[in-house]
Amino acid sequence: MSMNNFELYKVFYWAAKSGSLTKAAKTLFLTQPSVSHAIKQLEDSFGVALFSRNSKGVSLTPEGATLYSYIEQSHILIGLAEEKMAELKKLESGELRIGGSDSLFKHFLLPYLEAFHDEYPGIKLQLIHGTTPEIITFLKEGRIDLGVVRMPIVDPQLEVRESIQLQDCFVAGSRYAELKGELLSMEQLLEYPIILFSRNSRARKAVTDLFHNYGFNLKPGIEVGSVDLLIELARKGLGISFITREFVSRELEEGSLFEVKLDVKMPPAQVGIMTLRNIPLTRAASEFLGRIG
Amino acid sequence: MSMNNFELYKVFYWAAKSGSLTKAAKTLFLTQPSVSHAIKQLEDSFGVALFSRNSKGVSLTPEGATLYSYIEQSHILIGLAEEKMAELKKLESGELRIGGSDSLFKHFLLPYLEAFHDEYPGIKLQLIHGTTPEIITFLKEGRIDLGVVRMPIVDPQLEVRESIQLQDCFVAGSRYAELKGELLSMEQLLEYPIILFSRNSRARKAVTDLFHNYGFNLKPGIEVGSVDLLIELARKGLGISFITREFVSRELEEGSLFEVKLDVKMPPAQVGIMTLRNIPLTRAASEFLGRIG
DNA sequence: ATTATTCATAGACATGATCTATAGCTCCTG
DNA sequence: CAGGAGCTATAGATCATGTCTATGAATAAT
Repeated sequence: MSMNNFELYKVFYWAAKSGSLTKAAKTLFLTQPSVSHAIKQLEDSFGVALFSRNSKGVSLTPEGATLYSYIEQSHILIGLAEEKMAELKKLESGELRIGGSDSLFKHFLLPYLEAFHDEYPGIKLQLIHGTTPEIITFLKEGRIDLGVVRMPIVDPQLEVRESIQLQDCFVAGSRYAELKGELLSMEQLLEYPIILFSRNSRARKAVTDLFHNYGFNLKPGIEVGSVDLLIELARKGLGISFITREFVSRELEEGSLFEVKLDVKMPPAQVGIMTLRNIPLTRAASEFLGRIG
Repeated sequence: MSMNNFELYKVFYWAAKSGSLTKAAKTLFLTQPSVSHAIKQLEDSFGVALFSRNSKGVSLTPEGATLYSYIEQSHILIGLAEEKMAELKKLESGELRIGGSDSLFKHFLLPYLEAFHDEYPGIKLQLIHGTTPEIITFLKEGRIDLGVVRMPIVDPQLEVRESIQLQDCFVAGSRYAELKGELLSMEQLLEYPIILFSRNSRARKAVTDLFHNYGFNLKPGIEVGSVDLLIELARKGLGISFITREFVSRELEEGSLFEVKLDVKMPPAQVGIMTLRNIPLTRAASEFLGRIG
């Protein structure tokens, strides 16, 4: 397994392709003797003549032609590889795989995704939704480039950047219009039917813990599995929904929902963007990260 | 069209394949820092990370994996090319294309061809028959590696090696038994029916010219197109055949033909082996040439 | 003949690949 | 927890190898 210097094959390729050592030299920004020498090295290493030299240039011997048939392919592949890498660098191709929750995609990431896709239409976007632990697993398995979840994240393998803050709150529809403008205590709130996100949500755990710290037990009248339902049920007056305020900004503005204020301050939730520590980011991923950072 | 140093791709290949710069270094008989540096060069040139470094070695980033898919192919092709060249050098493959006349193949070249094929069964033999001018054309067009014809050949583009001598003579069968042992003059010979090779043969021209120089006109009673027929007709007693003695050595020995001696010495004919001047020979061709030289 | 090509060769030179030495990091082990 | 055994990165010195210049030799065209 000796293996010649691959650089020699580049010289051979151009010499064979152009039928002239002089031309090959020009293409490669070398001098003619360099090319001559390189070819000689190859010929010596194989113990076979590759070219016949004549006064107008060179032409391949049968053995040289055999070699060329392989090297040409090989050379083309390298050319394609270099093109591809340039594309990847210029974000003309590649993919960006992001893990997160559907609601974060919809209410937080969507405008960034649109802008990114407009600017780099060659990058394939892949959105993978799952719970926070699932997202972490996907990251570690290399199935996604970025994970977008609620803080806090504590995992030594992960590098987490804090992004925007989200503020959770309680909202209700016209059915509970009497609460508009009021400042409720936890106790007062608990007299109303509460709608919470289903059990394994981190936001739900956070609010349940908060109530628990104040000595109250927050148990929902209704549990739902999607943010859309959380909104819908509150509007229909089935209860008071606990939800991220930013996800209902439209409804709050148009007045179909209003915030039910508590006298206890709800701690804000950070959105964290996770990447694997010490694993280099894809060009696409690092560009995207720069935009949402 | 920048094109990295191809040697870097060799390093990249082994690093990616083994997942370890240290192992790649061992494979390539380099030190680990060299490999590290080479990879860095590639990464810098692309502006893209190719590996993520961890404590157990390295692993490809998505971009690195993309590059690898091209480079692996390319590397395999070069490996195949080098194997192929080694085969060609060791004469384990390749081909040998010889041009000549059927009778020279059969009576002169055959034993060499047999021996050559026994020793190098991987070499494909191609025998192409034609007249001397055709053979020369084939040579110049690169369709054959060697031409085997009768001398003299005068062509500045050709390099001719003289091989064995052939002696032309007249032979007859038992029908003309009375001539056995006799020494005939041209005049006497011409009283018998003469069998000659067909018009465009060089041997025929030579003997016709010889007779002409002595003031005689040699015109055949029968013309044939093959040496076999020349022999056969002489044996059957249809005339006296002009033929190369070496081609009928078996018949002369077994007595089915005998030589009709002339008092004029027939000039010997050289066999010439032609190659193109200044065009390197195939390994197979030069080996074969060495054996018949 | 003369000129303009081509490639080959020899020897000087300098670039750049490679080396040594060292540091930093992670993981494993006693 | 300390120490060792992996791994890769970095810096700087070194020297080999690729590249150059200068020249020659051959061929073809003018």
